[in-house]
Amino acid sequence: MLQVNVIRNKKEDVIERLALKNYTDINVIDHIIELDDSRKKLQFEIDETQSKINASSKEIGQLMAAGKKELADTKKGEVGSLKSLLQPVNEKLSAIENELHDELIKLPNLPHTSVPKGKTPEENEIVREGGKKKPLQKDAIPHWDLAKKYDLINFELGNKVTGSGFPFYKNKGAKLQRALIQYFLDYNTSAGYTEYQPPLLVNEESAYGTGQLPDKEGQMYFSGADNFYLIPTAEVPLTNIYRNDIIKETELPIRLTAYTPCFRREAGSYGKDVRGLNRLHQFDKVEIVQMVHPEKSYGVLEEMVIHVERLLQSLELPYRILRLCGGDMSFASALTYDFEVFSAAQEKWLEVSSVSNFESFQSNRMKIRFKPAQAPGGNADGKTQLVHTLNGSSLALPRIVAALLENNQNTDGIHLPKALQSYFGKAKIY
RNA sequence: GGAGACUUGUCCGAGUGGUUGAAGGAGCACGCCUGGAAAGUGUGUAUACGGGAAACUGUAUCAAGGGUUCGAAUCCCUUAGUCUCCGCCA
Repeated sequence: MLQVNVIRNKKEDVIERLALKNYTDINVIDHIIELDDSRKKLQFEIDETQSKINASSKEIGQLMAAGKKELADTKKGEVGSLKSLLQPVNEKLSAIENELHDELIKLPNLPHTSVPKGKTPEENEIVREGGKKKPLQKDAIPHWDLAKKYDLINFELGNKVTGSGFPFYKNKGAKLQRALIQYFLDYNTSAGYTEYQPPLLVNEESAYGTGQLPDKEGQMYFSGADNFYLIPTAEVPLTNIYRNDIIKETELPIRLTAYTPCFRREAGSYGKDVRGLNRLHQFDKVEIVQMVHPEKSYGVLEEMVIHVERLLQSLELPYRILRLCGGDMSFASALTYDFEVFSAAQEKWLEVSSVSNFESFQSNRMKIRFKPAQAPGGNADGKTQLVHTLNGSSLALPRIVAALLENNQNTDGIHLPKALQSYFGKAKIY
């Protein structure tokens, strides 16, 4: 959620940048400012009246103590009429506050100045590519066939027990999952991220905090008896840890990591894109989240990109990094880098990570703030301000598995990258 | 799941209708003291939204929401959470 003051003070800039995200409803901007104006006016009016009421109430107390009951009763009458005056103004104020909030929540985050123009994924900017595409054997097969050949994943069983998009991993397939999770978490914690194991169901407030609600409830599984949502990503519980908190500046940056299954309804996707592991309703992911000082967030974003890039390099997979164009970015993001790996048998690039800086868009919703450290030799100077939040996947498992299987297939089995061998316990799957 | 007790500031803790944003203590920050430190001592130490050039100032907030009252941290209702006992259970 954007801050009203930003909209007020940099109106032209805001309009220009919203256009990059294909948001062109300028009237909303003006409407927001108008609403904020009347909000202030009404607030002032109410404060004034309330102040009078409070003063009179004190007087009444003193009059009663002095035994001047008649005077007190007169005062009571005065206060009563002030109060009846106040009531409709109060109602008006809360109506306006609600409307203001509803308008603000519709605005997407402002894209960073480095975000390329564009509307479709084709207009994303390729930042760099890495890793080597190795030539495959002649009879190379896609991962869903490899999964069957080596008895790693059973998709049909998932259909039977739950539905499509809920596979069973089995034997070495299950172990590979476990190895990847363990490896990713170790990699993150040794880089200074604190490991969590969060709840997989969250309440409404949390889903709202990270921006899944109010718009995207259709994408989440919902447990109606308790009003809980199954998390679509660990970002939701992790970021919400600090909802409504004021953090000491000395505690920043806060770095969190967690492995969780992720649940996505993904209504409306079909065809060959969803074949095998390409798109699932339940999948495993290791996530990283940071909360940082606003001035440092873009430096941290680059660090996170390098962090994920090195992880991909250690898996010896061909990858590329994209800077998303305005039209392809998520609602809440100010700058996003996507990571894709090349899955050789499908000859497709698959997204395996998305690293974003949300600036204060989420923290404003969630009221995650920090208190500046006291300046030496003086009192606290700076005001409490919003932190910047960032997150990224490191990494989403299914497509990594797809690429590992396809790219590393050989006549004698699937060769695993060195980094993974000690976790998996063997050098190959056969 | 049943019964009861409880929920106050960074923490501990007082407060059961009238200058209580909230005693007291601890912590923390800054200063004094000291050769330096400890001890001692002084001052300061919540958040949000307003007004004001500023100094400063208004309003709201004692789990959350609502109600009673001229006035609520204090009384009532609802919800959430914590603890104790019982039941159940991986």
